Amino acid sequence: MSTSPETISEPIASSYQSSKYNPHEIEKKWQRHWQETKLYEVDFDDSKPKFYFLTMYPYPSGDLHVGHWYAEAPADTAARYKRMRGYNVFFPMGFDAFGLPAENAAVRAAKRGEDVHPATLTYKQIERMEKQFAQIGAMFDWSKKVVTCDPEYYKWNQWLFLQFYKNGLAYKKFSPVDWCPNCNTTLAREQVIGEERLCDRCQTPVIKKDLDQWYFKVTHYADELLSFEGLDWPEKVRLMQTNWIGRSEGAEVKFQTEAEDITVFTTRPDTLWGATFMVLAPEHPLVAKLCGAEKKAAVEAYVEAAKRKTEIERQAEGKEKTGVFIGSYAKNPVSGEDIPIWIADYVLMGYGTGAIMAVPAHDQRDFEFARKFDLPIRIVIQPQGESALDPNSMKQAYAGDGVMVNSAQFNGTFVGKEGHSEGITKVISWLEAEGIGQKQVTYRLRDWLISRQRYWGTPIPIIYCDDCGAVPVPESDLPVELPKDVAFMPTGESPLKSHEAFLNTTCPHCGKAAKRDTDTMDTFVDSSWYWFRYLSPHDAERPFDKTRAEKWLPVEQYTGGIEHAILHLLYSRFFTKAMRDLGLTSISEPFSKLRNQGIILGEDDEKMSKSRGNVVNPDMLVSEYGADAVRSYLMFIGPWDQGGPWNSKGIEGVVRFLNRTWNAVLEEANEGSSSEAEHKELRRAVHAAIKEVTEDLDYFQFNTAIAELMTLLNVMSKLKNSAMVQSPEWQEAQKVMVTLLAPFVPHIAEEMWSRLGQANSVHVQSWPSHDKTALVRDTIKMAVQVNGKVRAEIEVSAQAGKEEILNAAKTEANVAKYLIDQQIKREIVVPGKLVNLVV
RNA sequence: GCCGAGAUGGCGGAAUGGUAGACGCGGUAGACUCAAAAUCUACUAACCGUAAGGUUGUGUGGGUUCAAGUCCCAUUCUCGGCACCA
Repeated sequence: MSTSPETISEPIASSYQSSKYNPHEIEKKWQRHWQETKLYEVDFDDSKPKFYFLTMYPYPSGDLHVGHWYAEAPADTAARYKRMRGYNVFFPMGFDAFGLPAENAAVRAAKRGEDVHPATLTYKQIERMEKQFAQIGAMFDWSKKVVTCDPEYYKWNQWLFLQFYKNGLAYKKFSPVDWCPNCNTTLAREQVIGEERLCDRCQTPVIKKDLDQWYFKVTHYADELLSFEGLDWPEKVRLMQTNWIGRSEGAEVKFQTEAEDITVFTTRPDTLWGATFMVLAPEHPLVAKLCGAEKKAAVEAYVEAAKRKTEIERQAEGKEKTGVFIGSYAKNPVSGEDIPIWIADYVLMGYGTGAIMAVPAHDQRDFEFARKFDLPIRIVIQPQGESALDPNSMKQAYAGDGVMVNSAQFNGTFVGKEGHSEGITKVISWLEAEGIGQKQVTYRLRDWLISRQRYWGTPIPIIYCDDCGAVPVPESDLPVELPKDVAFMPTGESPLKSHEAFLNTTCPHCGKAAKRDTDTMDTFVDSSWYWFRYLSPHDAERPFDKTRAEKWLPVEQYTGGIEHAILHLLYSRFFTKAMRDLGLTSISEPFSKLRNQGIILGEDDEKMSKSRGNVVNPDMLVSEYGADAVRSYLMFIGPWDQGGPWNSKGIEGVVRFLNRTWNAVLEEANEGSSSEAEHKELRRAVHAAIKEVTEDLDYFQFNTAIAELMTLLNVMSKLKNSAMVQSPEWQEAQKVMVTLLAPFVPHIAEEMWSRLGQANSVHVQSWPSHDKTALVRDTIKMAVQVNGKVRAEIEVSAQAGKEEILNAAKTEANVAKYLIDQQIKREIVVPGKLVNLVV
């Protein structure tokens, strides 16, 4: 459901009958005031310590949902807190504006016979979303806004592409790639999700196609990307990236054939003597060369079938091994034996060398294949202290520890897990000495396929000339602009392919007629360096201001959804390292500290999405309760990094809290008197709140911070009366309460600050620090346990010694009755906490 | 299968090895009101008890400790990531 921006903030009067204030008036008033006073515009040359606080920019979908608020409101709170702590905080926002949804909307319009350009739609949505963002009350510095579909931005995507190309970090390759038939484009490996291999955007199973595509050489940094040294990132993200990169140590070994040698990668070179056949991936280049004449038909049929099969179809076969003998043999380099060469689709061209030595006795997949096609199984590792393995009766491969057998001079060598065992190291050294093989490290990570066969993205700045080949567009000709006058095909095919004026150009080398690349870049390219551009978003000469970048980068604090753990965050790290190697920056890592918010689910426990119809629209909530209430409720709902289901019930509690706070801080008090002890109690509560809220904000624990503020309010409400409000303790409590609230509920806090007669904005006040002496109590309540069970609570003086405490504990009536006729064996006194008497 | 996180009242969730359930939602009773809403006050883990108090309780089974939601061992389930990766 959508609401027009004009009606967004209209109050619903009935909800505020009991309130002394109208949140909508307050929000409008202060938002206007902050804008006029340019409260959020950063001065990059300010002498205060700088703090770059980045939050993931969104795709302009037109409407914000509570997921956006869940991401931005706590980030804003943390940014405001940093500013009150004395930092010069830069908190920018922009839009990740290229991408399929806008283009698909244009295609759908074309099907209806209408003409809607993605740019028109995108800028309209940006405008609408900016208005909605304003409601949050976030301190975004909109003067540094970046919109990636703007030629002033994507020009620098193209420029960076050219620098990568010149330095061998971008290259073109013809190979089998993942293709989404619904999105009509290729995808990066990272964008193919799960066992079913679905497109991460539309959940359609991908298919394989052989295409000539552009890649960024992420694998060049595989090792460096494994190091997170000096980074304060969630363990979860580091593990996900580490697993994704997938480093394996082993050896490459050469097997001779009648034609060329076949190189295999193995993590178990110690099992080389047990290799009884070889398997190549169906796409392996040597398949055609080694194929025996009489096997040709069968092999070609298998290769064709493998190419056509989707992952779903493979699944349907139940992972049953399939394969074909290609009619030739290779020589096992250690046993000298001739072993048959097969092809099978369980060997993947994209990993290792696309060829394996099969050791059926010690690898489950090879075992299944050998059993199915009746190939020999030879034991070369015998487990210690168990009955010996028998190739004829074994039901599965043995991959455990053991002693090498049937392995010539290595017989008797121990082989254990982890690849650090004696056997593996010895075998590798020997292979190297004999020239048969060598130590090798392989990664699961693959280069980033960035070509997309779509219109709404950055054009790849390459021209194809019949004589000169692929020629980069000269930097002076950038940007290669997307033509506006395009006709969208109902098929979804990129209109660039048929746009003659765009397509036809001349070769920058020889001047002959030539064609442009019609592919555009993956939109993840846009987001891989945008935080550089925020520093000088309109610079026409350079991608970013280098001097400023040296001062302001890396980003101190980045926040974003956990769903970016591999895609965006890995690409961004790669870009930073590549840019460093090109001399563009001196940093190696983009984000020093990372915090991820969890995913907010709909009330039905499902991920919020338009198609499920469980999207919660914050406009409605803001109309009813005000932005401050919505912000703080989202922070109070639970631990931020955990996410969880949305429940609209609980917001009432936060609304009540804000109303009660208003009354406690600003309204007149009832008649009453106050004691010295009560003044002390109030001061203690105030300083305890400062301490707890500060610690919680340092750790991004917004829910407990708000709980702490509620506790302070409860104490204030309880103690408030006409006598109390005259005291300096009360006045301190008022000021501290409003100051601590400011990052969470910026509008209400500002209004209360002003009504308290305080000068300036509450948002430029410095954060209070707590007085330790205020936390000390005169008397302490201590639990008394007998044999670990709590029997009573005693109140003793804070100065009481051990003897005094024990005495008080033992004479307490309910404790004494458990001590009758008992011998006390042990007395434990934990100062300030409890006493445990063991009888 | 591999890697990781988690399991606490009716619900969301708190708890540096030291009184489990902070804070909030919901619920019950009362005050105010002609009445309702809002607000305020009290109670609210379960079971027994008029009460004082007692027993049991942090997925399950063991262990360490004066003391365990927290530490150790085993186990079940849930969620997230990866997956025919050689």
